[in-house]
Amino acid sequence: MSTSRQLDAEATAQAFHSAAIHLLRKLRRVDSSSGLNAPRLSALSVIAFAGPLTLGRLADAEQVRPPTMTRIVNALETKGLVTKSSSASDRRTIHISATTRGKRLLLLARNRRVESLARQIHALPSHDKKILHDAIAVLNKLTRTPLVRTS
Amino acid sequence: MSTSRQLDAEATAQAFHSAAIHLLRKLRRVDSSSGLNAPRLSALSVIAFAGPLTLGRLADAEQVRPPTMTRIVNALETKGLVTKSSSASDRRTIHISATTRGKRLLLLARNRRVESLARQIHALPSHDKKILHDAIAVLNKLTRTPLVRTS
DNA sequence: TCCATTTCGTTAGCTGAGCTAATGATTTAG
DNA sequence: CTAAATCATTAGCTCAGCTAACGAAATGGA
Repeated sequence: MSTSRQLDAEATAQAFHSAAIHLLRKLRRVDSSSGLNAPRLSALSVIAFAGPLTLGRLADAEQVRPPTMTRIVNALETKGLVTKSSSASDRRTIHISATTRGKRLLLLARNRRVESLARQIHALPSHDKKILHDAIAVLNKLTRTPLVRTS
Repeated sequence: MSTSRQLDAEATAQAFHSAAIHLLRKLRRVDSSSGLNAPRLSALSVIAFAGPLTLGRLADAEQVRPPTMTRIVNALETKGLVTKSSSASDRRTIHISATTRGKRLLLLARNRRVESLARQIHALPSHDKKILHDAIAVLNKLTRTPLVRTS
């Protein structure tokens, strides 16, 4: 609790926490044209990329509870971006796939959503760009690791 | 739209978008003990750090509309973490300050909330830690710049 | 001076994300 | 063949965002 390294880790964690909040708040309102907000876009991305998968696995991938994912998927289905089909082997589960329209919209909307952010990143000095690029790998490592160690 | 640099910027932007979503979902309800979630914690942090300030300025700092901030501040006030006092010079505005209890809780709760993340960061190789550390400055630059350039 | 305009915060009312608990349907185990 | 486990959904809650509308206060012209 008192080594400078640990303090630095806490400062870094808090700074990322804060940066994540503000980044998402900023991107929240930008989409509008597609009607896809962050959670739906993120889910659609997983569906399109990871192929047909069950709701449970999708919820796990998105680190969300099943009821939450049910709603997101329903909204996507209503918009004709994904389809649900019950599995033949296990009829409790459903397979969720992206429609061609979903895949097409994904590319457009996702780019549009982060377009302005991308423009800003592009305008950065290449040194800064490299820093961000390198940080992504580390961030992914962090966000894909369970946070709560039960001991 | 077709230079590799621009594509790289878009990929970086999308990766950060995704990372931000998952990071926040992960931290979302970790605190529980304090009853402070991300937006409230973030607001309280600004109030405690930036001293007494008006609701409008706070909303600007948090990149949120006034009604949203009204609710957050009211919640914090109910918990006795901040106080509102009408300004003498301009009675339309209110000055929001953190109580000593608010400041005390801020340190505890904020640390607790990001504690597990900090632990993970601390466990990273120092090379990775440096990358994250450097990325923060760049991220702050991005999140404090208006996204939509109207032209 | 007085009325119109602007500014600040709040209220009302909406959408949507997140959760837990409970339920129905199916599969698996004993 | 029944009991337990698993999967998705529904119900019901809290809370974060927003816009629109409003009252109160400050400001600026005529």
